[in-house]
Amino acid sequence: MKPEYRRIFQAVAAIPRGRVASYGQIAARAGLPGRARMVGKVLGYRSDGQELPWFRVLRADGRIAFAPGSRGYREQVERLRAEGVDVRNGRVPMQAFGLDHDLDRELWGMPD
DNA sequence: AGTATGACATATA
DNA sequence: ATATATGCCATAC
Repeated sequence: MKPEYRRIFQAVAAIPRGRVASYGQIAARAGLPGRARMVGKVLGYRSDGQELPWFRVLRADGRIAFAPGSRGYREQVERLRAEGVDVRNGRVPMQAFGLDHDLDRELWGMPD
């Protein structure tokens, strides 16, 4: 297993429950700036056994990366909604569920 | 070795 | 909102 892949898995696993991140953010966090595509690749390599919150990874604009109606798409929507993430028309408001917002919330000390 | 294809991103138009 | 244009790079042919 390549070390980059491990870091990617680690970065994905670090996404808190009920929140989401973009492929680019994960890549950057894994020390691979500009290599967002690789993140998608690696997520595809995941073996079904391991527990990985792959569904918390979206495109930069908040849209689900899978084709609408596809199996992966439906599962992702389902799983996200199951933990309180608002998914409308295949899209999630990153402004509300993204990672940077957490820091803001910490600093401003205000609830959702 | 060369081309094509992605669970992508950013910049323009 | 749609549409190109680049950059990116692991895999598959």
